[in-house]
Amino acid sequence: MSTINLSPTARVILGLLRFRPKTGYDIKNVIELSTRFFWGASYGQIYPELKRLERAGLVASEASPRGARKRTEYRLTPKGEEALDAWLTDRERWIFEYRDEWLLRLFFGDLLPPEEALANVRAARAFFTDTARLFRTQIEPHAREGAAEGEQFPLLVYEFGIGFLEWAARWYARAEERLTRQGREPQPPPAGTRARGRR
Amino acid sequence: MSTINLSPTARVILGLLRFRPKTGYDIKNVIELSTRFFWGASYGQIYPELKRLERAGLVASEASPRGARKRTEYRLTPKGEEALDAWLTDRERWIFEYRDEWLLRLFFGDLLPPEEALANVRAARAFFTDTARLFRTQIEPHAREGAAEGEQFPLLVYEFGIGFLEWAARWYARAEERLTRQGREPQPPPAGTRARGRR
DNA sequence: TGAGCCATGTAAACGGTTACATGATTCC
DNA sequence: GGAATCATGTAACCGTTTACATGGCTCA
Repeated sequence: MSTINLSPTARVILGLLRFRPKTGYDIKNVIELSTRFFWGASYGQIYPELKRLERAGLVASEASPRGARKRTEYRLTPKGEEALDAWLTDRERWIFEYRDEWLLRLFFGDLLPPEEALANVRAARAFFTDTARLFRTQIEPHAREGAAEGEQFPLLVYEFGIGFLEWAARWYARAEERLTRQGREPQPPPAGTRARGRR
Repeated sequence: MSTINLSPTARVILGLLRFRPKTGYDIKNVIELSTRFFWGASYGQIYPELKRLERAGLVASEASPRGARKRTEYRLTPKGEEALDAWLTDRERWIFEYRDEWLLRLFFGDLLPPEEALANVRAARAFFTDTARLFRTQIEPHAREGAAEGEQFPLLVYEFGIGFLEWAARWYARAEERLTRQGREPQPPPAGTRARGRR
């Protein structure tokens, strides 16, 4: 029982339900305001997963209509709490995925005329600054609110997120400078190297 | 024709073939030593994609056996070059995905006893320091080699990668400190807040 | 009355990994 | 002779997004 077999989406769902019961719709909304930048989920995942989790006995559903509008709230069962705890303390397995098309375009920068490579760097920088702004306006307020109510970790995670975005924006700014300088003064070949060919 | 419809895997493939013709096997090897941390691909993607690209006229294959061992090398066609250029200079569309289970576990830290949350932080830190080391040993030498031959951008991308990994490792080190300090001295409640509940 | 939100779902398509299979060559 | 590497592929499975569908409620 201590071995975990929670689908990726089940991991967020159980965690979020631990605080209080929620509908699938609620879950989606919370995710959009909190974990979506590092752990997203769509309705196409959430609703089927809730049914699977119920069949497996990790959550229980309860009809809780608002007026005549149907609503189904899910809560953790003891078995669900157990599975959640097992996952939260499992440090043997983890998912870490990073996929970044800006980096891929940058990687092939030698295939482009310098102005085009530079334009890519500028665009990547804009992406990170824009995302950081989005982050500050959309995520930070909720994280702070939670922290004021004694939930400190979501704010900590937010700080990682904004820290990374701003680090990346600074990195691209420096890269831009370097490449611009290089474009002006024909750079000396690095020591111990034969002359470089650029097309 | 300037509108791009390259599958994610096609984007690396075309880029890598631009330097010189390669077999599917070669492509996979190069990826493992360069782009895999931000743009991976498996045989299950590469071989079928090469066939699709050939049918679409973006690459051309040529038998180039080594001794009696069969080999098929692919090279870019003019149409393939065009598609690659169009993609490389398209700054309207991009893929950026970040999925991080360490962050998700950290997010739910309020559900754990402090020692367990701290253990998670330590494990995440170890992950980033280990990955940074891997990076330095596996990727850096190849990136430097390429730079010595006039290909500067892969080294630039490597610097982003190692920079991020080390930034993350430092971030977790600081988080560890903060949480440790907090565990020793019962922290004062933040201003304008009711007493915090921690289970 | 209509826009926007609340609420629940499904089907198709996509992209990817893993596991498996095969066989030649090279090097110790 | 056997291990590692070169080389090519496929089938099954998994997880995810997107698009579509439906309908009630709330408020301007």
